[in-house]
Amino acid sequence: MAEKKKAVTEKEAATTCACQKVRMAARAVTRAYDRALRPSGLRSTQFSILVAASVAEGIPLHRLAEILGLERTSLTRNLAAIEREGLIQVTSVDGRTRSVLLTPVGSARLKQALPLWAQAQQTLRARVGEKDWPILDHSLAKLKEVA
Amino acid sequence: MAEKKKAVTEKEAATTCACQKVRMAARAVTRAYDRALRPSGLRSTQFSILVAASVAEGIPLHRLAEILGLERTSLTRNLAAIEREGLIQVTSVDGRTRSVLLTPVGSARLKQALPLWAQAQQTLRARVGEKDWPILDHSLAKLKEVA
DNA sequence: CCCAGAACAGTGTATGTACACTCTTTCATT
DNA sequence: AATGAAAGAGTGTACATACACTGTTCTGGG
Repeated sequence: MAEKKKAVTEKEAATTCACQKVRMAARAVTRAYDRALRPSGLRSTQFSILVAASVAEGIPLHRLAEILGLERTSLTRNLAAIEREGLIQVTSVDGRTRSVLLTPVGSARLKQALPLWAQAQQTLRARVGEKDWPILDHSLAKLKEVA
Repeated sequence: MAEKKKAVTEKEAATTCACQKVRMAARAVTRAYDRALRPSGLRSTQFSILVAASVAEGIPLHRLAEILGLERTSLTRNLAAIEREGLIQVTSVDGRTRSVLLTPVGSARLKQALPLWAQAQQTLRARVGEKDWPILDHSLAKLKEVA
């Protein structure tokens, strides 16, 4: 006996959509971190890229994109802006493989940004609460893993 | 006695940054929902806007932006594309206040998209697991609230 | 009635994101 | 060595996001 499937309603989508929720959260958090990082002249994404490039210097671009959870082609575009500013240099490893190097200017900028980041992170963490923080961390990791 | 504050390291930022994590999760989820919605011709954001406009029809644009957790000016831009496609109509409530109305075409498109959304949502939910799903929901709500 | 300020919305500019497609280089196989 | 597949990366196009700034309309106090 085929059961009648309940039709999905607009209201349900409006109140439960996980995509909407995670995007909304990401926008809010990004606005906060961007504001905090502003004195450094870096946006959240640029900060993330510099940090990753600093920790994993010399790895191929497609690996860096993978680490950052970014489409490879999105990374290419993001790199253009910070390369224009002289913070990084994209160099050829071999004829087809390229990788990111931090310039001294980029390193200095990152050093300047780190305390600003720490402040934003600490503020958010305090507001989320020590109890919920690791739960949040786990939730986001899970989401990324299964999506 | 002033304690020496430990300097923040690149490594710490790389592994713990909540902004990076929530953005990464949002990108992954968005890619999945966009893929699922593709047959409808709607992107995740457009779907969210249509859903919200359908549920809260007639409210001022700045209120709609607030509901969606979007900057008002971002909403303006997002509306342009779906208005161009004839899915909505932005109408004047009074000289300065405007609001969104779904066109019949927009309503039909939304009806077509709803089952696709439900499928994506259900798939994600199954992968996250019934136990973690409400926790995730709470985490994202909290994040948005405090950021 | 007038007008100053608040409320509401749009633009200019810049960055972020991704898919489809293309280009070049490497590498394994013959 | 020739070559075709696979690997690595860039471009074209379109949409998403937000801040700073601008323009317009309403509204209350005089």
